[in-house]
Amino acid sequence: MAKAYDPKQVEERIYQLWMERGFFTPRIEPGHSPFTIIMPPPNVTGELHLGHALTATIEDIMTRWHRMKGEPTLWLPGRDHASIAAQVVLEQQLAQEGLNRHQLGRGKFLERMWQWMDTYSRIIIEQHKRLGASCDWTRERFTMDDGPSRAVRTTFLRLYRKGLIYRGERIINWCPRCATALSDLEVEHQEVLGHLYYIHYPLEEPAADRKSIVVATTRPETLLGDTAVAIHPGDERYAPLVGKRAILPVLKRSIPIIADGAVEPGFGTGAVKVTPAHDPVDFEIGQRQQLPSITVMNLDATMNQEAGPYEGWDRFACREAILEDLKGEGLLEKVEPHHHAVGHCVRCRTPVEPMVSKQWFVSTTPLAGPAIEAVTQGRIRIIPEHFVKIYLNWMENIRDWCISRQLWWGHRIPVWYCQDCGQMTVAVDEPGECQHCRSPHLDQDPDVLDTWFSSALWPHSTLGWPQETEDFRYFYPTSVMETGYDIIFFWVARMIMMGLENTGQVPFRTVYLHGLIRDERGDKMSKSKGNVLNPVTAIESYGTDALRFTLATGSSPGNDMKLSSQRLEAGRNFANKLWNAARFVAGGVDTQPSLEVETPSSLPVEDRWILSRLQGLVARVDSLLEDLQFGEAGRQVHDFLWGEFCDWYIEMAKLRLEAGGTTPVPVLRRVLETCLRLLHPYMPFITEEIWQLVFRSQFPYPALVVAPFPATQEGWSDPQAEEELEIVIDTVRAIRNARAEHRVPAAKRVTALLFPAPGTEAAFRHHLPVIIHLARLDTLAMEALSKERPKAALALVLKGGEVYLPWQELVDLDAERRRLKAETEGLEKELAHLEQRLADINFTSRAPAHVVDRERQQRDECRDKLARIKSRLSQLGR
RNA sequence: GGGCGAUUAGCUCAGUCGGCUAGAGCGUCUGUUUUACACACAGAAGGCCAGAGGUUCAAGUCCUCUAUCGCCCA
Repeated sequence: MAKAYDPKQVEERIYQLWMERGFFTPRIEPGHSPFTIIMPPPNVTGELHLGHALTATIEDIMTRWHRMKGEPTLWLPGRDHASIAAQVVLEQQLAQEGLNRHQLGRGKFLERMWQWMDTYSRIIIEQHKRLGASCDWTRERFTMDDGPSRAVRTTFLRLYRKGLIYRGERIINWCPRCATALSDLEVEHQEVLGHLYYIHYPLEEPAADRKSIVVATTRPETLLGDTAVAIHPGDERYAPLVGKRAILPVLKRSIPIIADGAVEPGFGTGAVKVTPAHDPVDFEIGQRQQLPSITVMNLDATMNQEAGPYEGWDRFACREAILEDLKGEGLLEKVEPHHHAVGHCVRCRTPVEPMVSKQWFVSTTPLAGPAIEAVTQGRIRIIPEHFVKIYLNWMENIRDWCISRQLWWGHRIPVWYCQDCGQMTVAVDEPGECQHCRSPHLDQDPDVLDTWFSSALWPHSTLGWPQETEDFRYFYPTSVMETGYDIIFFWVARMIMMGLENTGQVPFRTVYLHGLIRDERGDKMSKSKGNVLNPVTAIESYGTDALRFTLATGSSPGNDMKLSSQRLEAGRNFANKLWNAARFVAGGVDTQPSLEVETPSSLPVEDRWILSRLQGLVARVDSLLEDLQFGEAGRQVHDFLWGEFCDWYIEMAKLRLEAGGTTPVPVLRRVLETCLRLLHPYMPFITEEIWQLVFRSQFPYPALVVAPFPATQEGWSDPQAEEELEIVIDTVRAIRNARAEHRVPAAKRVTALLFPAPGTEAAFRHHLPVIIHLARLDTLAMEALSKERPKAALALVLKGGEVYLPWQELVDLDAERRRLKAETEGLEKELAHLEQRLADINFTSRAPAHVVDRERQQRDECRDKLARIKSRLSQLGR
């Protein structure tokens, strides 16, 4: 084994081994309930980033753990076509070639799109393999595969027939750059500093005291589409004007002054312009008041013929021009700076234009009811819990979902329009004729569906739905949906709605939401900021296991994580530590390959101690994993392996090995082997490599990946051994501490005297050589407690006894008195605190017995120590 | 405007039924080629757990308010 662990020599080979043996493909075992995760499929837009690495790590931890527990385990990987995102990136590439998609035409464009998809699919799959993902590649799916596509069309038809999908003219979010409708979720609101413009609308019948009504607006260019002026019904300032008419500036159109409850009297002047075609609130006012709706823009956000003199102008240029004209006419009262939220396209950052348009919608309210119930009734559990509120809040205020996109890349809407009778035919398979007039002259709707429509079906469409396949029957509902909290609405919420609607069952039982990965400054990683760390780069520098361990132990559910190279280094160091522990243990391979640990009672105390600690670790890790506490479980193994096994057990074992014995070998091997299993879900490559090298020949399993996860061994629990070793370790630490304080060179062996406290004599006698070895003593003489203490010595008063270090030349008795005094003061404070608590009848009667016992025990220890330190002080005089 | 989260050591963070003198990694300081590991070992320093009030025998943990930062929704 090499001196340092080199992941490059290991990872590819090990992954190959797993793949060849088909370990990742589950066997369907009726009667055994499976563990299933459907991977949230990454977009084929580009390469994986560290967020995907976190997703893959957590899902792989769960997958490998359940597999090792012997459950039929399926982790189904996939890719998402990401309709709009992918189309945007390809269009950008085309633009660099001086082309646009219209020049290419739909067919050629889609050809390029598929090529793009192919390229990035390969990269994504390769990246997942490098991350060690143990997913079942035989079941890999792409959202536009035949199966999932059929599920999309089937769902569309079913919902259409139930009246839950409809086509209608509604106000939608339009991205002028992408030239498509967007759903509400694809619009990001950004606070911008704009202006509030106060504009006079002259009254048709001016009175002496009032010639106009002043409205406030942030978007003066839309006044061209105004069809009313509105005030709040209770607003007395304007009450006399309701029912009168005003003259629209510029176009000189006569529009009514109306009252509507949606108007906020406190905003601006309390009077607003109403533009039903270009504002969601105004749209609703327009519906209520039966106002006409005038669209004044083209789809590219230039003004159309309704804009009169501004036809052809860009929307923002038009704004400036109109303001000039208003000024000229004396109709611009004033301009105030104003903060407001402007919607931007989440994909291309262009300000979104609210626009009335004919689109396809999902009627969501009927779907939301069951989705709310599934969570409130606990059939779906969300972790961390506070997202339940966020989920419910969104679900309870849900609005209809615009699902048609004026894009080419995606699932084509399964609707055909008849050229002859004008009616629609909705079907799963392309119809040969119109359902209504049997005409063969049909045109398919040119639009595609929102990507997230197919995502919503993913947990069941990947398993074969709408067919009752064996996979669907066996693996659905799935166990866990694990993803970032940023897409709880895109994914999770809609999957729950559609899963329940299509299958009558929840799509998954648990939702686990992780946080976002940020750079060391806390900024979200993004390509435009140039702070994206590619997981493969991290793997090249630190190894996959280091990356995975760092991600898993450094994050907690729902919380963001800052990832720095320093943290990755710590992960790498841990991998190397494990490697070297294995090198040490492997030294015993030839002499004693046996792993069989005899009945613990016959073993030396330190063996019983480490096995007892190991047993506790196994119990804790198992229950933490059960509880999805991956960070804590990983840290527990780390701390045990490094802080107990390496720092203490191995160091103690060396003594016996150097003396030529082999007795610790089975225990060394057993503990290491168990740790490998515990750690395998986190660090699959290094654990498998060590296992293959050191342990393979002793087990009936071909690989660690399919070895059983450790089970607790109650018989190994040994509180007495733990207590004994605690005393030993405490003693060694105290001596080391004194050495360092007094600058005793590490190589120098020193003398010590030991006065064991009552009851600890046997324990100390057992461990004298160990203490001598670890504290680097030459002798450690055991003395009777009654014997007088040497005066010119440092005194270490410990729980298990007293240690005297008669280092004549180093001992400064004044300093020693001061040190002991300080120690006394600390103990006195603590003792007072403990005594006060124990004197409180409320405490002793109400606190649980084990808490009270512990306090009593501590008080006794404290008293005892204090007495001994005081007696030493009086011996030293003054 | 509505909601959610964060605030713990110099830095990054754990701390999930309230119960040891609050932990880790990194960084800092001191020492070490102790034959698994300098990607290491030994030791040390460093915290009024954002602030104020409350509940409780007991609060970093539960409740209320305040401050600062961040996110989501409208």
